[in-house]
Amino acid sequence: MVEAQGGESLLFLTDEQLRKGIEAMFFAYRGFTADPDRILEGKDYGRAHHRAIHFIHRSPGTTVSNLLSILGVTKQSLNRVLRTLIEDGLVRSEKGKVDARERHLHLTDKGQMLERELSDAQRARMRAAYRAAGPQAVQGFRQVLEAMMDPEMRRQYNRLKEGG
Amino acid sequence: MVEAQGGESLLFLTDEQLRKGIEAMFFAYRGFTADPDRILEGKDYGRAHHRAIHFIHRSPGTTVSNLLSILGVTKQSLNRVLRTLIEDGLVRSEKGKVDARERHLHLTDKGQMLERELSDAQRARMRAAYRAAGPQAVQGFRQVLEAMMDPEMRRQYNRLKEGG
DNA sequence: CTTGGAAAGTCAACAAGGCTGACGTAAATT
DNA sequence: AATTTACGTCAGCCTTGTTGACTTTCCAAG
Repeated sequence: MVEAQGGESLLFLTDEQLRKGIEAMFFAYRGFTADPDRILEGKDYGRAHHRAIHFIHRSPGTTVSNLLSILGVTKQSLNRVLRTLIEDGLVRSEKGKVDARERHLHLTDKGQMLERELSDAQRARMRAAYRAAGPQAVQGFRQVLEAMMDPEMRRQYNRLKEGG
Repeated sequence: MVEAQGGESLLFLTDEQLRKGIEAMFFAYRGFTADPDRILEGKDYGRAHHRAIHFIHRSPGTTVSNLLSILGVTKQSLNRVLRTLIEDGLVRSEKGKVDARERHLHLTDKGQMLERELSDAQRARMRAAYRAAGPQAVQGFRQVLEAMMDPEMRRQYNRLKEGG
């Protein structure tokens, strides 16, 4: 637990405090991905598939290039993942009506089911953490994370927030 | 920014709130690793080397198996990384005096220099985020992250905290 | 003193998921 | 008509994870 500190305004930026934050991020991210990883192992999918599924769910009808900019990978990398998801019938890709070069991505019912399974697990952990820490802590958590993002990523994050 | 919400105690566990937290983790982790990744690219090292260097610096004289349990990878995976660091003269490995099967790991001066460069960059980002969010937020940040860890990882994390 | 097992290291093979570069096609834009 | 954009794909490479098999070293218990 994080103890209340005397003289916080002077002490909270010590190297030791910063290092603890760095290590907290490292260990917490492991927990953050642990449940989906467990679900996906044996299903022939990995973290990359999870990310694609998450953001397609989040922004149904999104285009490939939009997804590319959110995920920050190359189109070859994304394509490999997307292809298997489409072949397996989890994702539907349809030509744009206004611009036929674009492909609009949706989860199929089967895709929705997997998304549900994954996000249920991930939300359960997040819910437990939120509950343990309390509303005040949650607000601080989000503030620090937002401040830690690259500006471009913060833009993406906020665009998703509004849409959601 | 996270706005103050009315009725927080009821609303902070909505699926939408949880999803925002999930996405915040995703985007923030990218920022978290961005600076070290940039420094390491072209140096022939990667994130795995960074992690090894970080925890050897943090716990000088730690053994290989201790490092394995912290990093959560196989010994073959760690060994590949460790070998190059030792060959390149960043890490020193010495037989244990009490138990000669163990190898105790230390950073060399050269290793310290790289560690400094990496952690300076990472701390700078963390410092900026902390500064932007304020001491109250930092406490919440750490509370939520700790609650998100697997119990085993939380144990590791707290062992490091005490030692540091 | 011998033996069992732990700690460490190594070899080989493989997979996921990043990357670059090159190329092709269809559609939109200029 | 020419160029640009969005997407897909082939080929090859790298890092970092995995399993399995095996050896060496060494402590400790029988």
